[in-house]
Amino acid sequence: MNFSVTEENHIKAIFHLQQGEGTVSTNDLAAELHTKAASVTDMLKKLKAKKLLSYERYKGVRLSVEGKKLALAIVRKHRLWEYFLVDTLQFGWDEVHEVAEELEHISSKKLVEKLDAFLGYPKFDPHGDPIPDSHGKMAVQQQVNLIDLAINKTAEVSAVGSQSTELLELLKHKNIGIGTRLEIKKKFSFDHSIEIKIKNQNAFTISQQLAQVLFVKII
Amino acid sequence: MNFSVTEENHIKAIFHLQQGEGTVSTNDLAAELHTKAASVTDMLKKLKAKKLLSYERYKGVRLSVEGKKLALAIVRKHRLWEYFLVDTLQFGWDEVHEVAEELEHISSKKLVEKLDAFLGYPKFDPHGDPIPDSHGKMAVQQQVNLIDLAINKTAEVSAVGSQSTELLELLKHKNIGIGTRLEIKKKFSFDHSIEIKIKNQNAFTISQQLAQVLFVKII
DNA sequence: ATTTATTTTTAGACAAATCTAAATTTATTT
DNA sequence: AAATAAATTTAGATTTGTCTAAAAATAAAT
Ligand SMILES: [Mn+2]
Ligand SMILES: [Mn+2]
Ligand SMILES: [Mn+2]
Ligand SMILES: [Mn+2]
Repeated sequence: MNFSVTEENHIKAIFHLQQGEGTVSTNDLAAELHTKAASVTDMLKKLKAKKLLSYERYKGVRLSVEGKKLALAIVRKHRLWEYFLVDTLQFGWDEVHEVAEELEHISSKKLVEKLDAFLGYPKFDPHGDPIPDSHGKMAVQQQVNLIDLAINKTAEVSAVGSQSTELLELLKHKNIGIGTRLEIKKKFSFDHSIEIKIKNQNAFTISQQLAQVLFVKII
Repeated sequence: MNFSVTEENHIKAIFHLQQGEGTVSTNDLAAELHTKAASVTDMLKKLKAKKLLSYERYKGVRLSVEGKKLALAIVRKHRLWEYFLVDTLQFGWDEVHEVAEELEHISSKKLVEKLDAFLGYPKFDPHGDPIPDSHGKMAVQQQVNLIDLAINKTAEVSAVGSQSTELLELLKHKNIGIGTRLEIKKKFSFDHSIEIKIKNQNAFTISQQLAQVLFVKII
């Protein structure tokens, strides 16, 4: 079976919003895809006819086994290409998302497998997100939200919870990236801000909103 | 300006049929693109409105300077990706065309430049065709049609005039590929077939039709 | 110079993906 | 339990790309 770019983008968006389990609303989907609810409804009917999801009107949507398989294949391609762009072509980790958004729709199965082999079967993409293997399995990162990191435990930033340019701008300014080693010096309960320390730098505080989208691996 | 995959495929097809100079017919274009003449006419009107070509009804079509620039950019991407697939990912040179047909439409300019640099600015693709540089210039291959090769002059196959699976099947069977060294032993005027000899193999004859699509570089 | 054949264009229809505005269903308040 | 608000779907249009069949222009043949 072959699917259009639009169909694939819908499947991937449902997969992300569904996040393992749960049902996804038409409005949330419309927001995620920068389209309108009416357009989403039309697409859901079509994808239901293609057996990629279960959908009853007004009841929300959920991917079928087939749908999940397709979603994982797209996510796999997206993250492998991101890895390729950063690791092989020396892109910055903050400029690959848009390009991968296109590359993820290239259909050749053989290309994905050869690319994976060439890259050495990487387990995580440049943003710290796990790359599904050819069977759709992905490693579970033993990472924790920065909010939950214990004080004075050194950890390494392993993932960010968003790829928005706004976030990336802030991270660049604060000099934080994937691989940055830091530890928490203080947690302020008033506004849930936290003071962090990066080696050879002065300690500084970051907001709750920022801490919530940073994930770290204890080392 | 941004163009659809269909628009880009039309521009590229016109470029190839136009071959440097000349005017291209609606029917030839329809054949090349596996579509119908009526559809081509519609597209020509649109591309004319976008100033990519000059077109008068019943008079054929010709790319504008802008159109040629776009065509060269697409050809550049197509051939760079083919080179990447063969050189980096170890694809066979006979299985990359279809994949490149998709990859050539990825829009990121930065990706093309980074890919080119990573590959070491290759001048020819795996089929021996020249790769336009970032300014659209391409090397002129000092190659000659096998038909025109002098008898007993050793030469190396440098390009094939088609990527049809039928041709590739025949070449595989005859054990001929890019880089194969051979010389002509005899030319038969009756059917214009020629007898060729590859080192460590017995001589054999190939048809006029085959010889016409093989290009060689004298060494 | 007509007639015939070929090429090309137009007319009209259709599927995919999208939108706006109106109608309908479900959820939340009074 | 009504009334109101929010979410969702339907109805009807629009754009893009495609097709078939008929009409028009050009080319080739008698
Ligand atoms: Mn996408
Ligand atoms: Mn990523
Ligand atoms: Mn193409
Ligand atoms: Mn090629």
